Amino acid sequence: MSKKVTLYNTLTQKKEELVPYSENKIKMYVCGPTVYSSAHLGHARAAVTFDVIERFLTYLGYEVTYVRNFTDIDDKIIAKSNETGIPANEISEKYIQEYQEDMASIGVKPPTTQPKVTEHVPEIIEMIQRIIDNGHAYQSEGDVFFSVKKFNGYGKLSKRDPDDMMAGTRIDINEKKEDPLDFALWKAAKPGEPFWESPWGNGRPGWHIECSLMSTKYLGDSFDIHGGGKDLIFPHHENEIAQSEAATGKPFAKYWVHNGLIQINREKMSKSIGNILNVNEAVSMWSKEAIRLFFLSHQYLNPADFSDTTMNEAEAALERLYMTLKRANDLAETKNEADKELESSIEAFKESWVSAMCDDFNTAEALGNLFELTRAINRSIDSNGWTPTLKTALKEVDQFAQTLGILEYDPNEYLQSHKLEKASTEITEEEIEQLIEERISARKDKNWARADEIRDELDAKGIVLEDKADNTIWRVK
RNA sequence: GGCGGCGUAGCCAAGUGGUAAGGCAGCGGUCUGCAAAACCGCAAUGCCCCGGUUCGAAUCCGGGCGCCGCCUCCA
Repeated sequence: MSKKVTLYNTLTQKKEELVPYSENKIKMYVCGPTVYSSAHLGHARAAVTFDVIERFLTYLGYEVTYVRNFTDIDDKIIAKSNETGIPANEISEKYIQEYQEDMASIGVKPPTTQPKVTEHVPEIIEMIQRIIDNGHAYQSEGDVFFSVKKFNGYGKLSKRDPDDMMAGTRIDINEKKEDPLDFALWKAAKPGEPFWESPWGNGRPGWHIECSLMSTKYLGDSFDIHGGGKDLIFPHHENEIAQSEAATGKPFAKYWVHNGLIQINREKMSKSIGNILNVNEAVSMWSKEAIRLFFLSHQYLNPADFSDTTMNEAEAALERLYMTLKRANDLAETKNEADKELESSIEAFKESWVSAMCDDFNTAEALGNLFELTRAINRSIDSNGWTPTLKTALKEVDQFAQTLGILEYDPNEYLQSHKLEKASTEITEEEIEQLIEERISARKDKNWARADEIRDELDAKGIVLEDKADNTIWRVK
């Protein structure tokens, strides 16, 4: 790779250069959802963050293997099954389907592999057995627990000292555990619960072990990047490290990447506050690209506050980009000469967006570069109209936009049809065109009063007109 | 109590030692029948406060104040 990528590693608490185990190849594992409810904006942010990381590393020429799992058997799924009477596997299937659709609706590309826990139980059992054999876990009645004290280095990710964790914390007292910090690798099934047979009796995998198995199975004992939301650092990722390293004896993931959490109107998004915003609700209110742009205009490590205001700003910013694309697309090709000034803006842009992305995937900074190029493009159109350089600029914009997964619509389609669908206005495209025709003849007759009246009428319905030299175009406000 | 993070213009948000990107909103100008869009210009003499290090700090160190996350299920 000609470009060096640096990324913040939670494990070392430093920004480090990305040096993969195998040159030109990146193995990345990201924790997917536990499928017991609809995907919310938090899932969306994580998915978009790693989607863009995957796209960018691929752009740089890496061959990326990206695994994101589904945890489809778990206490919460069972609880939901008990509440509703619907079998656990039907619940998880339903939400897996929904998750796939929701992620597709915000332009998240499917990972290379999306393994499910329930399809890996025999291998999980083998892994647990290995951990027991290595002396890091023990059986207690029908359960198997990981022995935290026996794992040297427990706490290295979340910077916790097991000795400090004992005192005062609200750790569940469980008679079956040798130590309150120990956590379950295998849980005995209660009557009526789904189960798999194991050497320790009927039961199911505990939370955490599934990720240890699936990551190492698909990516190897030691792999490059492990990601997820910041809330997973403890206990989930801490436990994953302990189990995996206890099983394999090798270092687990090299770089730990954690995205910041979403807030809604400056509050934590949580069930108790009742402010969880699901992806499908958000998509019905804002365009999918505005949602992506909202995420990407924050550095992924930082929290992001979702609100009407911040989303409307994202919509406005997106619109500015589409307006420029539309201006450019509407020009007919001519034999004009290259635009030197624009040429240098393109060079500057290319250099700066890639550097920004190489610096811990700083999409916010890279977007700033895009807006600078946008201004340069507009300037060029103002003074030179169509030039071959303009074509080059659009190609470069597209390259970057593809990396972020935005600007995939045709500009006209976005500014008209797409927004018309979202708007509450009842006017149709035909009616708009008709009024524009009428206004054009009024303007020919210099009947300004009627022309302005039509414009006001449309404006009241959320349609904005722009008079060009030889025609009038419209868009939704 | 322990660990981690944050505080940059009216709002959002980059910037981790070299003299404050970008977006939204606002103001002035060019263009326009008038608009809109676009462009040009203006807008933080300063980056929560107080000290310190340095030729130089939003950036490093110390001390405050305020906000938040995790420590229990969570992307």
